[in-house]
Amino acid sequence: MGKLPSLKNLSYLLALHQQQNFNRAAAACNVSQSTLSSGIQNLEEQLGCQLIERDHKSFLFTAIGEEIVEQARNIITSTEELVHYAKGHGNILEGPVRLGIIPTIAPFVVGALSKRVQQNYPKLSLQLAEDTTNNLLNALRDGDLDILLLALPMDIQGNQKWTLGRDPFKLVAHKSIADKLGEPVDYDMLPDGSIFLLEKEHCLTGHAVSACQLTDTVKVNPFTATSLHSLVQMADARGGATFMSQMAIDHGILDNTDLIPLKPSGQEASRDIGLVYRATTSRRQTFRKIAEEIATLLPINTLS
Amino acid sequence: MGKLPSLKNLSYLLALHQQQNFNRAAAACNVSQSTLSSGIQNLEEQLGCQLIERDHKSFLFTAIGEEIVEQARNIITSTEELVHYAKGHGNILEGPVRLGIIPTIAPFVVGALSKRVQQNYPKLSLQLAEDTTNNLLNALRDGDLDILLLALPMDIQGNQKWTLGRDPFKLVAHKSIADKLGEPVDYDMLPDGSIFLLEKEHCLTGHAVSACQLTDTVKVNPFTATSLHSLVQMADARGGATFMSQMAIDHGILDNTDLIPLKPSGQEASRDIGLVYRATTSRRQTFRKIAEEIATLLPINTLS
DNA sequence: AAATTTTAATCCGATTTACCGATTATCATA
DNA sequence: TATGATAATCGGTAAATCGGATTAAAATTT
Repeated sequence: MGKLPSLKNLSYLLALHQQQNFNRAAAACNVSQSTLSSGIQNLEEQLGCQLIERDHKSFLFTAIGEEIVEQARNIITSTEELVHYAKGHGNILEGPVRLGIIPTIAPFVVGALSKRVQQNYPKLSLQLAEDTTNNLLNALRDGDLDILLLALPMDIQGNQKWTLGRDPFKLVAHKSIADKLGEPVDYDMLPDGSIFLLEKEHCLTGHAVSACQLTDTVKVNPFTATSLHSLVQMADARGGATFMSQMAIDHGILDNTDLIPLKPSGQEASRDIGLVYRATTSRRQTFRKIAEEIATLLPINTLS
Repeated sequence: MGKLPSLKNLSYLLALHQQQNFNRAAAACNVSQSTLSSGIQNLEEQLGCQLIERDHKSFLFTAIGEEIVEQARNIITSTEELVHYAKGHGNILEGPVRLGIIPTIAPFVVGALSKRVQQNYPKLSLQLAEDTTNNLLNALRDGDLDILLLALPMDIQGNQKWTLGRDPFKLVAHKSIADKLGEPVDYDMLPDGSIFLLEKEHCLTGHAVSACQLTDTVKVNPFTATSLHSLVQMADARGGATFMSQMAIDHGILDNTDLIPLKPSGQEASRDIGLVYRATTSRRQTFRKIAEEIATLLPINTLS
């Protein structure tokens, strides 16, 4: 059995990969540049292969170097989890948990969730981050976040998930056109350009469109909103319609508007809400507890 | 972020857990006893918790100590895999792969499999071990084996699996009673005590009995065999019957006997064959290649 | 009961390693 | 040509790791 590389050197490699610069990486590790440099060389020697290509000024990670970084990340985060577990004396329900949530879910769960967690697991400190699905998945991979609350179906890469529940879609329409639409809604009765959607980055757009089998793109207004709240405002002001999640409606997003929720057509007009975590985590039990808390807050709880 | 424990100390802990003795553990690690002792103390200090209870002569792992061992094992094997990967310069199809197989599968695949692997991946060295499902799962957990070829369904604990294919069961009966049984076989026509089975430890027994919906235990002969080959010999000599996997029959296990394969009753008279691996492995791709090789050797290939 | 053996912890000196600061080499840019 | 940025190298120092000897406590043998 050959000697194993040190975790320290592996963490130097990770920092270097993140910073793409020896000085900044060294600073991030609180060591000198020379230490980090020789650490990397040391690593290459031990592993018997070149991790970075030096071209006398800058450098590039080799293909195998990238792969090694990936594996090293797992090792480091696993070890951090071990330390965290030990420091908490085996009490898995204490310490920080970093939860990322997409913007079309966050506003409707963070309040109640942090209250419940605070109450049921007072030693657990839930740290929240709001971002798009892609950014959240990157942060999960890098170990910057522990769990993600996402809308499914979604490519969650090498990660694992629990499906917590379902969030039905409603078509909400201005009262001036609502009574012509029927239930389930006949999209043909909508004026052209009367449907407002979120910008494409938000997966709710795609989920709603496919779940509700909306095919006639002429109905869609090209002006897109960046948040559910402004979406509602726009549909209300312009006398149009939009898709809205039940969760948002339950939280009063339609209050003080003239929008009316209607049953959309399409067989299963809803999105699944799932909690995603690294396959390699050792804190599955902790995250499961949080999953249970979140599930109770969803319109339809399907956590088994 | 607190300092991470060293891999060396973690490996000391693993050795101690395996050997349950400081001197032997130290020897296994090629260090002195004092080094290992202080390594463990060091670890306890860094982790801020007691890993072993000393009662002045011997010692015991604490509950949390056991948990830490579990996590440390993952970390160490992950790192070994990283080294292996690097040493092979990213060529995942070289180096040793340790495969465990249960006794009711092994004789019928090892020959062809090692030949195929030798031919298609000459740098891959396949090391085989034959044992019961439970022992194999323990060896997988301890990092002594990399992949297991098992019969499913089966509780594979925290591990992951691919289902490679299906192995149908036949009821094989002595020619003196075969023609009375019909096809699919009517178990009522079997004389009491004429069905021979493997001893309980072999999961084929349970799988066959449940798959073929054999409920009348009076038919079963209480004398049980320890291998498929002796099972066949017994059923042949005593003019009885037994369940036999298609794979075994294909490999001529009934040659030179008076046993005849018949279609058993029961809706899905077969067992699934699966390849099991640690969820935390980083050699999934390598194992997948081997999975594909094995699947081609099974009576029914269902690997997707 | 005494002596021996086994086991883990402790102490201490020697070696090795890790680290930093300073310097150098190389290239890009002003 | 001078300046700045970057990564590698070098040499000295501080820190850690390690092993042998010893100790302490208990089990085993005599």
